Amino acid sequence: MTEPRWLDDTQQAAWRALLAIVNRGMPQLEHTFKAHGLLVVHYSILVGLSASADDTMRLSDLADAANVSQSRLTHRLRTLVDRNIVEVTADSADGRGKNATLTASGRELLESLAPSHAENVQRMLFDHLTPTETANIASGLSKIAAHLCNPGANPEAADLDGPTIR
Amino acid sequence: MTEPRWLDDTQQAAWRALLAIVNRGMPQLEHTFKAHGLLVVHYSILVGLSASADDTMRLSDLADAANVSQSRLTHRLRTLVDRNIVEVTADSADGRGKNATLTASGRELLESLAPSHAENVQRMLFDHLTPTETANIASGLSKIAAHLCNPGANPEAADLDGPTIR
DNA sequence: ACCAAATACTTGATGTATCAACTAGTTACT
DNA sequence: AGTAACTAGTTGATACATCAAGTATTTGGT
Repeated sequence: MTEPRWLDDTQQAAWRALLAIVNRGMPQLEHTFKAHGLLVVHYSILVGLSASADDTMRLSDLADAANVSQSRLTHRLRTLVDRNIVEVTADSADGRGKNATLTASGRELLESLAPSHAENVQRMLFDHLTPTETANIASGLSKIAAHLCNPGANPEAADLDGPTIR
Repeated sequence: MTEPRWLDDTQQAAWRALLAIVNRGMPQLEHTFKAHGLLVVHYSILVGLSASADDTMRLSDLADAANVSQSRLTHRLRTLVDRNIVEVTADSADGRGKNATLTASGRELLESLAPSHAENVQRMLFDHLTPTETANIASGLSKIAAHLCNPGANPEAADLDGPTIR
């Protein structure tokens, strides 16, 4: 058993701050969407679709873009389809696959929500940072995110946790 | 209606990375605790208590330290009390208040989980950063977190969202 | 051509978070 | 002293996330 790799003071500060942001900040962002009966996840889905060429994406790609599981996507997509915000159609090439498309009213909705969401993110995050600090955070967090979105990029360190002890 | 404050490219990078970390990284951390029938929230509660003078804290303070609502604390505390990890006693000074105390076996549990949790956080976050990057992130995120934990510190900008439009 | 394994997505059961409503105790005003 | 407003914590209904198991289709090996 090797010595634990404890967090030093700086790491602790970063980690604790991240926890605060996750647990306090993120829920605040829901507010913009709740007024429309939606969640941030829904918005992420719409953003994912709108970023795609013709507002259309394979469901599995969409799940990946929105950082959610396929199952979660299916569940959350229900609302969007019911309200004619998104359309889902079978993929002609691959009988298993489905494609989600942003409808016209879906795009309208997205565009109507975007300003207030952007404002919230600005107030929550960037209003407290200098441009340099923002750039530093962007580059650091991006490195971390890259590894999370790209498991296996790192040759060593397959998954978290060592051997499970019960 | 003033022009929306859109995120510039750097801000977008930071924000997207943060979303990836929240949605992909955080859930991975649950793994360490799930093996013991616990959640990260439980761990945060234990950490909060253990950081206090005599392993004891007022519930409302504990909720604040763990970045959770009182209600959520009550719910999650149930498990911890049932398993004799935490004790809750009425406060003698203020009849409304209660105090949570880490039991001996609670401390043991905490100490047994800590190394693997630290390792996970290291692998997820800091293994991909230089010490300088870590320091930058720590200072930036801390500023953000400070405002989240201290609403009202900022004279302007009371709460998120402007007037609600339905 | 066949069949096992893999992919794409869905379903439903279970646990967790959230919110509003509630009880109970305390403070502060008059 | 009496009472309104506030604080501390709990409860239970509802909605959401997660997970394992399911269906359907496709790929790939022989």
